[in-house]
Amino acid sequence: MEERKLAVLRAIVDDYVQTHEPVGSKALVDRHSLGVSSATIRNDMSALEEEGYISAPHTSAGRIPTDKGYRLFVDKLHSIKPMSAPERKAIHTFLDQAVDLDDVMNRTVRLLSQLTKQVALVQYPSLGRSSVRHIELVNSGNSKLLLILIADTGRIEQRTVDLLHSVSADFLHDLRTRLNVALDGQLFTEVPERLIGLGDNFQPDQRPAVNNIIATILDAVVTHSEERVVVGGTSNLARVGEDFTATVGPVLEALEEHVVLLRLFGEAAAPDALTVRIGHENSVEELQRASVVTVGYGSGDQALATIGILGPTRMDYAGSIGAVRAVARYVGQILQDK
Amino acid sequence: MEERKLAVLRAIVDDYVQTHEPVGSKALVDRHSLGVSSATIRNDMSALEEEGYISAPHTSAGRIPTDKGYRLFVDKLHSIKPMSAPERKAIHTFLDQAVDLDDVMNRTVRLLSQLTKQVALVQYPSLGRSSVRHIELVNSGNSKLLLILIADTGRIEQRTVDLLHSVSADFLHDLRTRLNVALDGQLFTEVPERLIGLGDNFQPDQRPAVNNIIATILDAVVTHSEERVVVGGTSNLARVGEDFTATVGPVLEALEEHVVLLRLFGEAAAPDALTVRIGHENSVEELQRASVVTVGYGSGDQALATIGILGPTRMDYAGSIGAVRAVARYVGQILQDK
DNA sequence: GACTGGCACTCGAGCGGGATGAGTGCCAGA
DNA sequence: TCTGGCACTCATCCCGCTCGAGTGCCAGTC
Repeated sequence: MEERKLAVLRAIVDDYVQTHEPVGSKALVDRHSLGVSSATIRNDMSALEEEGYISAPHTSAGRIPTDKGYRLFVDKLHSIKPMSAPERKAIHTFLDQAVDLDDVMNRTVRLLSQLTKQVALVQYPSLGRSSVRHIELVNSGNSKLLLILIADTGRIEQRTVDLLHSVSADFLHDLRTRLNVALDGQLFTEVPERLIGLGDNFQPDQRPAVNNIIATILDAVVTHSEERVVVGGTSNLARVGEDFTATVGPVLEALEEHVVLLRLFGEAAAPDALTVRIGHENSVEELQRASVVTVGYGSGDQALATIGILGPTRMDYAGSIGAVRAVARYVGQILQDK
Repeated sequence: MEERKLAVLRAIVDDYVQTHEPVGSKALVDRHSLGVSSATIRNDMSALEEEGYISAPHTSAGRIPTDKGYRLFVDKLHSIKPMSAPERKAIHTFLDQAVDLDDVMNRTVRLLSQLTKQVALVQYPSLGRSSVRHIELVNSGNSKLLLILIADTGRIEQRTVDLLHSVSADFLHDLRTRLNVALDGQLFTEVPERLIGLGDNFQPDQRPAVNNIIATILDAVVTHSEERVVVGGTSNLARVGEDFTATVGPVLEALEEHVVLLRLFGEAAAPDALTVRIGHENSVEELQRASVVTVGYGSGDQALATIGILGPTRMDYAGSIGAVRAVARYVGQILQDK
């Protein structure tokens, strides 16, 4: 495609993101140094409309980018806005004050939403990609047991196990030791395998209790609450105004369905690469007027989970991408230190 | 105040809550069996307006209740809508499926928002009113320690302690035992007292590590994240429409400031009694067009924390109060079982 | 062939005015 | 004390109008 047509598209996106109003040929030549007259721009715009990159809401209005237009813009035309040094420092300082994993996640979501002025989405480190740091059994009276699984990311899963009859402290101690020997440092995905045959070390009358506990561990590791998401900055949705306002209800609903969000994260193709999904590219129906920017974060080379932001398709992609990238990098670092 | 005037106010509130439109004298006599003509009602309405219980948005419109009107309605005129037996069963079943405290809180917030169609607010059991069930120290390598505090409500606090140099397993075992002997079963408020002099049992070269750990415990118990709140059902805010829509942004912002919410909860006078704050009765400026219904929940006789809902002043108070009460009771029960 | 200035055309936004009707306040009478 | 009747107010709706931003096209120029 010709150079100038691309420049025109870029200018349209820039202006529209800033003003939130359809942009006409005259305004374009006024605000940008395109070196040609508005009539020429009109021809280019006509062509761009023909090809589906922009569209006119009605005859006598300017043009706005289509999802396809934004896509081209994101792929080819924008330059990522890097964070300034003071900004980076502020991010790091703020996150570094967190006292535990919950705090890190909460601070991250606040940070992201404030930096981008969009809704922020933060996924807890995936158990599936973490290792077991420790497993603890606490007797909580009346034959109940509290089972606590600690991951190397600081994530904690807890379950109550009802053993039906009380057990001795020695037995608990023995079981705790064996469990930790078998599991410490292992990936969570390996846990089921490592637990095979563990019951054989115990007396037959202790087997039911052991099996009950193992079943609960497996349940915690495999079945339930494998993933967890925090959402923040929803008040930014109210700011968008106009047409988007009508859709803010459904969007809020979608955001409350964490299953939906996890699907959103799951769709991000490469685990580590930054992904931008624009409008209808989101399979979630309620979010087809929104764009989502996600990126994996992790300590070291592997992605532990995903964070991202969600906003109207007319968002500041350059700034958002920069912010999401930067925050992801620091979150990864912080988690490594904990 | 005369019987009939009260009946008129009640009818106005009922109608307005249902239709969301100013209600006129004619509509009132049509929809309610008041036994008198519209002209008589008009006189009563005029008097009610004089006294500040209702007001007219403009000359040729009907009347809407003022905050003062709602207050009178809530205090004197409504009858609490009790949950039906199947509803109660459903609540119990749903909450009973929760696997841990986080799950209980998340389910509660979902339940409350769905039952009331309002924003739901759920506070985690207050550490200040819980006891220590167990305290655990886990060595996490490179001289760092993971400190885990478990409350009898299932609430878990974790902290990382950097000991600067590594410590022996024996020392850890010893310290863990002493900590649990000193703290198990104690109220969190008593923890600082119980830790006094604990360091004296250790060798001088171990004292810095012990003091470091004790300081972290105190920090966790006293200073930080004493309280925690979950918010859900914000999509219900989008449903209210009209004037409230303009204020949904500020409300969402207020909801994200958990400090604000805790203040809201704190204002509820009696810890166990149900409290309704209507419109300007909320000290939080952004919420002066909203009403908040809160009630304490707890296992047994003492309130552990507060749950509640938030919605427009024109909410279904009878239904909301019933739902909040019922859910609070079941949450208390569930927590007792865990 | 590419670009430009000019011009006719379209159509949404904004404005003013009249009709409509819900709702009120007041008053005389039962 | 209540009621029916009546004049009055005022927001809402609808209509037609103007205005102007923006377009598409065309003939002319470099």
